[in-house]
Amino acid sequence: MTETDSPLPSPPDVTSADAAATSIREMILEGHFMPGDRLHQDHLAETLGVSRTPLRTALARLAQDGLIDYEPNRGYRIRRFLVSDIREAFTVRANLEGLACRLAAEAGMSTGDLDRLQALVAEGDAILFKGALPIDQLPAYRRMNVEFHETIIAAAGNRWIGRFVHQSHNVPLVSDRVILWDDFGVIHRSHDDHRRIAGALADRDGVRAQNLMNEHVTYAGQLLADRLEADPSATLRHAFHDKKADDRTRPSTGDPR
Amino acid sequence: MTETDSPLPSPPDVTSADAAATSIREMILEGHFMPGDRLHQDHLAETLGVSRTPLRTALARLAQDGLIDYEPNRGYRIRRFLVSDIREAFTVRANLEGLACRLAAEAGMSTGDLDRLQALVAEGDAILFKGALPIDQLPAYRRMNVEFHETIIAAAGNRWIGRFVHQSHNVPLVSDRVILWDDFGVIHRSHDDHRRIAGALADRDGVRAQNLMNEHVTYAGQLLADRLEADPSATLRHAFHDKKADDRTRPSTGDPR
DNA sequence: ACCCCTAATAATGTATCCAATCATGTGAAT
DNA sequence: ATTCACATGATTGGATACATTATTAGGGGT
Repeated sequence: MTETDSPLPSPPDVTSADAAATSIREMILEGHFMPGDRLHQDHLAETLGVSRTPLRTALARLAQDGLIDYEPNRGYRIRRFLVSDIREAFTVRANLEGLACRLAAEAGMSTGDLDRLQALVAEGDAILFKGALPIDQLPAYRRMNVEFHETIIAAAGNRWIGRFVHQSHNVPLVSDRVILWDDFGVIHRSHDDHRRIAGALADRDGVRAQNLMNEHVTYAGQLLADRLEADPSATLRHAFHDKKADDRTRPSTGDPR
Repeated sequence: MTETDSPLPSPPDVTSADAAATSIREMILEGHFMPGDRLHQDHLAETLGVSRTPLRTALARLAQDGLIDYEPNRGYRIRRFLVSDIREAFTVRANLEGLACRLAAEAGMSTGDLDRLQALVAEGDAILFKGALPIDQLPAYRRMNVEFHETIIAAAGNRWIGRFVHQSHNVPLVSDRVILWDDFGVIHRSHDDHRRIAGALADRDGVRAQNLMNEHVTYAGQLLADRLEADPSATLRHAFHDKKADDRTRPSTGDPR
């Protein structure tokens, strides 16, 4: 079986349209725009220092990603996300990642991948050892979390799952890079899910791994959505969200993985 | 609850880039290109009667859809689909459509939608009444099938499911418009699935509807993939696939080039 | 004969220009 | 006063021209 060296690779921005796309994407996730805002092509092109042609392809890509809306002859607008969008995205993500677990378990993961999962669990253990998640350890924890999920998805051997999960990440806050860090109980339980999932995968117990992952993602989504509805600003304060990971490049659009 | 008048609407080709995209998409699904073929921009633009600018946006869209591959400075190529791609797409489709059933059942479908499903089942009954699927009834049967699935997906109230299922349809032959019509036993059973699914949805039995739909789609995919592996040409002959209307002539096996 | 380097060629990426469409604002008629 | 019509300005869509990158053909050297 083939080893998954880098779970979800993303190519560098070789063309200027790519660069524009990533720039705009980061701008949006950074909250630089308000929902409903129009994206002036002339203005944006001048800001990014490119012509309108590559800009337009970049906008088209973002629209396909679902990050912005497009209407012919009316241009592009920042999409307005509702809490229901977040719930729905998490529902699908939970199902797909659960499916990934079952497929990976049934296929039998390589010892390399299994070791990797165990190492990631150990990483989490080390971080959470003191019964808390120190704020300065958040990046490390987040990276561990991302890699855990991506490893399983890659091991599932079904390109569509990775593709769709990736797309669902384009909804703000719906990402395994987002971590609500103010409730240690939740985090501890979440990490325990990881441990059990890794164990189920090692045992090739597909159904158990699937159920665990489904609940794992579903609960995270429910928690986030409930909090958003209760108090959006407080939730955003406690959600650790970096638009540009320290080491990881941003998954670009249009790449066959 | 709101009525779903047109389950999954697809906007008309208002811009010429849209027209180019649909044209090329149909060309590809029609088998007009061979896997790995390069898509010359100048040539295609002239063929379609448009400039390279809208053509390029169309190609970018198709690449995002996964129908063609793209490499910077090297252009677009027809993607090479393997039987495994078809299997994988069906796996995900089965899971997502099963999820759609569960969600629709739990939310409770409107009486309008339920009536519609019943009407569609009755349509199928009428077509299959004589214990066979007459070749001239294929278009009607196919339309019924498409509408059945789309109605449920729309009723699930989760835009991501529809979106992803739609994308998975971009794999050649992975579409509810494709029907293997030479085995009446399979068709009869498939239609019986529809009946039971409609019943489960009416009973708000989410799990049952989910399981039925999952198996319904999974089996279709397995049958198709197994046949393709056994004898591709024979399978294609028995797979009824129309890209748009019922006015197709022949998909010219010996394509010009 | 083979390989590598170089130059010509072709195809893609980008910029600019023109056309078509939509939004806005003014004015007259009811 | 309100509404409809029309004209004007702004913005997007499409076509063309230019720049840059890959591919390929050819020649010289080993």
